Amino acid sequence: MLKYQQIAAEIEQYINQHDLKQGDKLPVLEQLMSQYAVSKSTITKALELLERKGIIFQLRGSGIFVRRHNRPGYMSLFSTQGFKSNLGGRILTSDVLDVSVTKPDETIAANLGIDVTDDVYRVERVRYVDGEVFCYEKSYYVKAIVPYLNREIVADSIFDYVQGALGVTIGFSDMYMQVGRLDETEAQYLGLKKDDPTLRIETIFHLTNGKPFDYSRITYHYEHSQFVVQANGPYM
Amino acid sequence: MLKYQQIAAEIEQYINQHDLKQGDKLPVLEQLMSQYAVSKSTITKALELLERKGIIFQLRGSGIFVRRHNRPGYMSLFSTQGFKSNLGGRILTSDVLDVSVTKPDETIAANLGIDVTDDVYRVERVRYVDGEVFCYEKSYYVKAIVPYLNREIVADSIFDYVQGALGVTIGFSDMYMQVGRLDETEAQYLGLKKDDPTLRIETIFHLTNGKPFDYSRITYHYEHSQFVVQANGPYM
DNA sequence: AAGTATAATTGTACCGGTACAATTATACAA
DNA sequence: TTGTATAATTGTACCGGTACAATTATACTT
Repeated sequence: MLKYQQIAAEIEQYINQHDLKQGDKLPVLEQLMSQYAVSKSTITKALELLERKGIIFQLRGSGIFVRRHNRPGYMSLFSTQGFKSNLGGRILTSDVLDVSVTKPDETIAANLGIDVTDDVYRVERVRYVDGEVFCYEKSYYVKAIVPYLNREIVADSIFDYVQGALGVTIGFSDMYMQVGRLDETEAQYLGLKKDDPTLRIETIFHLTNGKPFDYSRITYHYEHSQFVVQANGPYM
Repeated sequence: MLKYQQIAAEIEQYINQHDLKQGDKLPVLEQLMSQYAVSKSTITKALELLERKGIIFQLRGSGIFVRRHNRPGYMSLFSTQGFKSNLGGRILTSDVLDVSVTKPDETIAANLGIDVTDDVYRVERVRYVDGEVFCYEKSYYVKAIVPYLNREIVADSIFDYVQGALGVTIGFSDMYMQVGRLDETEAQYLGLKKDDPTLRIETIFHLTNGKPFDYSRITYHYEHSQFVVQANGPYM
């Protein structure tokens, strides 16, 4: 692990352990420098990371302060990691409906930047948070990148597996969101009624080299899902 | 304007003018350095900014590449700026329903970190994109920070005014999203029916010093609004 | 008390450098 | 052709430094 990531993780941990609140002041840059025995630029990078994660904000001439939103139960939309990392203590489980190798239709192929003759893994799941239906998901993985999946892997975290066992690293993702009404199938899986409201999110996950490897469509249970986005900026 | 912001803006402009596509390669770091006659770290900062904005991605050993999502009509959720900056060519208009000074209720006061006896500006609008109803908005501004508003300002961009005339700079924002059903009032303003689906977003905008100055509740027309979020990471 | 100039504090912009890891290109062998 | 070692390319981590702008504290006035 890189120095600046390590330091960021430690500072984050410090904030959590001491239960610091919005506005609480952290040690000044110079102290952090000597405390972690690294140069200014390394500390700066660590802090910048925390700033992007919405954990601190910095004010020149004044100091480094804790930033914290105060609504538990809201899930962060930035978990490129999937949800697992994202729910403090709550338990995530899955019903695996399907894991199979197929050919993508044109839309899926286009989103994954592959050909309709290429193989993809199709994964279908219903996911639960603390036993409550959370979402219904259909995902497609490029088989050339993710050569093997099974029900055990899929029941747990696919992302952990992909990054761990396969040594593949996720780079960035594009998420497209819109609100609509449930169809029959979705309603059934979510335990709701047809035409009930829902949030649909399509996400294309890319590797660090820019190649898409996962296209997923998630339909959320509107009563059991709420999200938080902590934005910085204006950037310029 | 800072050097690295200026350079980032120019590179972004270059990408747009030459209509570069996903995966197109930009000049290498060293060339950018000499091209803009700045040090490596300045270019790096500019590129990092563009990376966060989802405009490029960098691959070590390989180069700097254009990143582009290919769905026009999706609005980015990161416009801390408000929407204005965010719609390429489309026209944003507003019906101003109310601009007045009042006292906040407890929820609003809590979200703004003020007392219920403090004054706030209350702004109520229906907003249109290219003539189509887009959202219904109720916003509350801390009067101590935004001492004056009128219908003209509110009909245009409040954020432009606040940052321009008032010289106040926006630091960061927390957005809370959830899906639900429209009530009578909302339905009327949006030209929909009661109980139709909707996305509701509450946002708390903070100044750079961490003080909240705007709390807004926006109810979106589910057929006329769709959003894109371009995420980077995993950060660590 | 209340304002006002002055100084100390503190993060940010920017420079220039070394070392290195990941990628890609090249040369060579099987 | 196909694979494999080797070299060149290229971005990232990290160091250490100077200058400066925004904030906050201090001392001084009125």
